[in-house]
Amino acid sequence: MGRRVDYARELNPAQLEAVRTLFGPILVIAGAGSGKTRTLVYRVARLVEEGVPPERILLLTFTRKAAREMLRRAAMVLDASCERVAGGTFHSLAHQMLRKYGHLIGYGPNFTVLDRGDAEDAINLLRSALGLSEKGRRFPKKDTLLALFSKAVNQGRTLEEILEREYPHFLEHLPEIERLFGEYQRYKREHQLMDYDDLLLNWYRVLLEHRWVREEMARRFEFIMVDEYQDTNRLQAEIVRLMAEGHGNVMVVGDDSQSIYAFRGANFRNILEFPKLFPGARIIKLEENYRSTQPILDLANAVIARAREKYTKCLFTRRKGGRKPVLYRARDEADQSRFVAERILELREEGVPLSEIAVLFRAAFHSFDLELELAKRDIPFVKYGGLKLIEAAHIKDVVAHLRIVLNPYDLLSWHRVLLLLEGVGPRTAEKIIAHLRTAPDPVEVLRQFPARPSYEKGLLRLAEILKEIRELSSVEERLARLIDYYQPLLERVYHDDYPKRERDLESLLTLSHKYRDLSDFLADLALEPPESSVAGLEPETEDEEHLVLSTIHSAKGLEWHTVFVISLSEGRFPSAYAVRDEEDLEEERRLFYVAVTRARENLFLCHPVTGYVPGEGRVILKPSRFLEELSPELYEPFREVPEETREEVSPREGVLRPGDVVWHPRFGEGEVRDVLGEEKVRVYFLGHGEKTLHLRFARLERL
DNA sequence: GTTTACGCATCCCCG
DNA sequence: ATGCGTAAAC
Repeated sequence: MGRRVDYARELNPAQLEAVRTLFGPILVIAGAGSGKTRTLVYRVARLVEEGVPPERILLLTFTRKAAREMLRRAAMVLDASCERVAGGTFHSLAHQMLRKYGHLIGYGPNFTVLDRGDAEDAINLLRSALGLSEKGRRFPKKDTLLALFSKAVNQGRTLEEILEREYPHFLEHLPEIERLFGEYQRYKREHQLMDYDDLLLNWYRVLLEHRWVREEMARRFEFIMVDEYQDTNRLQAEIVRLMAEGHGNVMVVGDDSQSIYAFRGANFRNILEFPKLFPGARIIKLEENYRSTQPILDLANAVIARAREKYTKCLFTRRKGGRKPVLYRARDEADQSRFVAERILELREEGVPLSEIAVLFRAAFHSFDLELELAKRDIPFVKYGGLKLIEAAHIKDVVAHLRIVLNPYDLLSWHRVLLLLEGVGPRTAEKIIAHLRTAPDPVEVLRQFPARPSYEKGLLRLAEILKEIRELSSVEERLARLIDYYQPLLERVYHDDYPKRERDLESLLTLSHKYRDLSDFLADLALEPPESSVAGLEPETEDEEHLVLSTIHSAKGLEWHTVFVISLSEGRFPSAYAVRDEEDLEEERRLFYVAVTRARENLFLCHPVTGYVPGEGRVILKPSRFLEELSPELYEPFREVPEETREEVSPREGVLRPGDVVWHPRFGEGEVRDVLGEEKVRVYFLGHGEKTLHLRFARLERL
């Protein structure tokens, strides 16, 4: 068995209490950087050390990557058996369970998971079928409809309630919207499709309606832990309650101040209501911060102090010193990009690895300008958030074929696949599908369909490839064969830019390599979409140093030595969509809080004072209200050194000697203390202390 | 009657 | 860069 772990030495008293309390419901309120992950990791280790079989522990996290990471750490603390702990997201667990128990509610094991785009396509199809898309009507669009349906499911409200509260202007269409909702539900059921919400809802139903399943669950998972509980919703809370009915051993961990997923139905009041749902719950607060310097925490505390509703807590640290956050007022976006790039190069001179720096922003497109600047300067980066690989049209095309192989009644995928054929439009596709839906072998129907000469060949080729793929077994082989077939279609449909898209197909093929089961591959693509590969200078190998660009949402739970938050202008952050509704605005504030608490040592806040707004052209942007609210002592403005005073000291020409006085763009005046070989010097700067600088990167001027 | 090409507006965050 | 509506082409 594992080695003894000295919990008392590794953890502070509050963390220790959370780790040592094994039975009953527990709510851990964990401030940013308070060692939340550490606490979960040690608790897993503790449970296993106490003799609980690892497979009887369930760890629900926000992403599957987070679960894997935690279990890896637990394995390092105790022993490898910790990796056998069941871990994943609510959705991945639901998927897994529904493949096993779905027959109880009329689903086979090979149902198809619809991602957002698929769900929207389905709604659009039904909307036209019901004649609700004639022009001139102000009927909601597919994305609004899906959001509406999703909120109803996740919040357990009626469509009418949702409309009244959030979309009163669509109330007149209530009967049609309800009808469409019913049609959508029926359509999915009939064709073995589930969207993200169905995964949760159906799993909940199975649990609710079948006591024996609940009992089996309670036996299978004796201890349940839920991370990021502030971002769960009512339905997820109910699922946890039912799964834990037999024993009540549930620990949830979260921070109400970091709840940023309300748009997805999450409700931070969930965490406030946990004690009601689980009577007798023990509440433990983690308030000591181990991540950031005090000046950063001061700013973070000031941001969240203005939040209206929260568990009161105040972050503190025992760390001494640290620089105040820096505020940079940029002329425009280009100036902001230049500023960020220059600071990054300086940090690299100081020896901060690129991988310890992140640039965060509200929306994925806020970094477009910066991405160009970084590419120009050869600074490698990866971008998280924004478009996913699976959302690209050409990837969806290929995936649709694979889905058909697995679930021949996935009419949505048939629709997409048929439209790719030359000479086939929506009308013909519908006709073919009408023949398919009742047939015992849909692929055979393709051959017999009375096709017009213009697309007959295409249809036959499709039938052939589907049959061929059905008979292959390796996922990679199937995909490779499919890509061969798809190539000419790709060139025809996306003739403008197909070479770019070919590379995405390559990435998909690489991804498929590790899968032995097609249905696992497809489920993972939907449940854990890989990031887009088209983003700029993606490093070839994982260990190559690179900077992180990320939306704040995707940066949840992560930390860096230096963090830049950019585009802090009204209308961007807070988003223009959020400023009218007070609840939305509160969420924006929490989002800003999440952003600033990612930083350990340095925090840079940037806002461009002019910007381009589509339709309006170049406009003056006001600084974000979140910046205006901050008292000026909490940060210091960045002072730029005038261009003309710069004169580079290159390693060849300028032989520096100890005692020389130099000028550095960020640290100002300094005195050379030591010359370390040809390229490095040690310089003492007033107010910043001693720095080792690489002359190859540093722009030093001798005074 | 259908399909396709083209020009138009629009774009937040996500399992 | 996708998603829509309209007009030209099959």
